[in-house]
Amino acid sequence: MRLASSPYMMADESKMEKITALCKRRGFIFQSSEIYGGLNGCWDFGPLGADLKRNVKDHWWRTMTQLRDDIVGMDGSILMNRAVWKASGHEDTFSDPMVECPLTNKRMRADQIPAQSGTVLNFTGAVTEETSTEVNEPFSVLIPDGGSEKKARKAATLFYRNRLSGAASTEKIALQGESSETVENSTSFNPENGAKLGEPRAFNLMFKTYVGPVEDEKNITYLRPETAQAIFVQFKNVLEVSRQKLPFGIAQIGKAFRNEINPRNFIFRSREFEQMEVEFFVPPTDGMAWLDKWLEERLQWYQSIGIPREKIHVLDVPEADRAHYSGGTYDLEYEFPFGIQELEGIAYRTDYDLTKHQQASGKPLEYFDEETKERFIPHVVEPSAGVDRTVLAVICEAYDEETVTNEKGQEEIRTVLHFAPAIAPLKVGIFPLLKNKPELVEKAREVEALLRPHMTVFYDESGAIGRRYRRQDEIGTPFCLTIDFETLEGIDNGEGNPQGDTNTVTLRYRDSMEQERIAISDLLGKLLPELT
RNA sequence: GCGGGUGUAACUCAGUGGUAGAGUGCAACCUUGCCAAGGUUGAUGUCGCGAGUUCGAAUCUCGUCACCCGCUCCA
Repeated sequence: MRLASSPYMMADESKMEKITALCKRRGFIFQSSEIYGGLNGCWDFGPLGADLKRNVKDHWWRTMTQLRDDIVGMDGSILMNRAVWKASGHEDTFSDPMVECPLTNKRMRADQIPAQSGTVLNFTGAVTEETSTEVNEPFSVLIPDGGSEKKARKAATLFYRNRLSGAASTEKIALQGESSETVENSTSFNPENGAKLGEPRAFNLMFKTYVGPVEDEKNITYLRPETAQAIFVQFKNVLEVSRQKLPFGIAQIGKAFRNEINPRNFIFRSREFEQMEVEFFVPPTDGMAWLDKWLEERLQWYQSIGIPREKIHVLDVPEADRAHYSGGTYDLEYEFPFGIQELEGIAYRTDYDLTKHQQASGKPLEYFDEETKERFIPHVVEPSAGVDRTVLAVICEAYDEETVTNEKGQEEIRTVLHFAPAIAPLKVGIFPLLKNKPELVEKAREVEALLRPHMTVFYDESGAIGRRYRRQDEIGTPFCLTIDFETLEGIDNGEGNPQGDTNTVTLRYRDSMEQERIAISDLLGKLLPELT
């Protein structure tokens, strides 16, 4: 996987800071429980953020379910029978004993350390030669059979040097309290540098909870770490009632929870997050073909919410990096300011999940093909997107600082969010040119009442008109309407004799800042098509 | 989790032991005939939180929480 530190994609920290500040200032995203100091890895969506997120989800849902006849929706519960997580493998793979290397601080799965044999050098501490600064901490390092003793001593020296500060850290170091022993087939040593690893500690990535008020071992279950399993365990029910035939899919949007070791990058990696997933069931031989079809489908969808295809990096995940059950995986990655990071994984999960649940539950999860008279467990292609990540990508992509020249000829910065109209939280700002003219205010309220049932609108009469435009720019409202004297009187011919049509307003475009006259009666016909 | 950094108004930040500040924003009023205009007035602070040192702590010490960066992991 490509990382944020890739040389061709340096992180733009200041841009991310500006976006984070704007999100808070304008009410898109707040820290969870902020007045109590927050909660690591949890975020709240404010008024505009909630609408933006809802629009993203609605757009996905409409694309997946309404606009095609081969996908049906469902909405599974967050809590499920613990047996689901045993069968899916999550209870095993999401709660690994991990060990840490004292030399590199790297953490690795305890069960994946290869067994090694050789001679172990134990030290009790070290002392610097000039200032006699002491470090008293045991450290052990393995010299594997056929390995280099010099390398092992170097590792020990490095270990102690890391624990010195100031002038002492540059001095020569003498290792102390040396003893040695031989070990066979030990998994306690880092295969890379021989350092003796720390004690294994349980890292449970699933949130454990108790169903019912009694905290009894047999009542344990977990907040779901992914939404997909709800679909797999309901596969048979949904197939039955929807009267679908293969290939067909089940779509779901919902929360999932992972006790991430280290939440990072604003809402990108959080402990509570939302997924939008389709499990698309296909005949066994069609899996790889559908994987490619879904890649194309999903790229088009991102395009439709304003994330251009060229900003999405498609990573064909090499076999070594894929989940063990995966027959192929594409990662869709976006160029976030903090690096190229995954938005969505499209995985060919083969028949792994349904097979596992069939075995564990003892209930048949097969599909009978009436045409070929074959009975088999369907294979699955899963486009699985992170809602919060998509929202963040949409914000990052939309964020722009333009240099514009004001009426005094000075350059200034215009901050704009270029949201696609379909997902913009507010669609139209409606302003009377002046608020101290009751007839303008009244007319503006009429226009507001006309549009409000059809779209999200925002009425604003405070401050100068330019300020109101800029306020809407900053929250990504694609259109503004201004009710002025021409609306009431028609066009002024310059001699105090207005003529021409009344009941027209100024329609101002966010991206170009251009304006045009439009009849109030034409507004709905003009705006509504722009919003889908 | 480890290492480094940061935490003062809604935002950006100043304030090195002695009465909490600025700019922006926000609200009200006036002004204003289309791109962050001007004027007047006003509101908003657990100085992240908790201990400690001190006559006195935003400031010093310790702990803790959160955020940012690196390692690591994933949707």
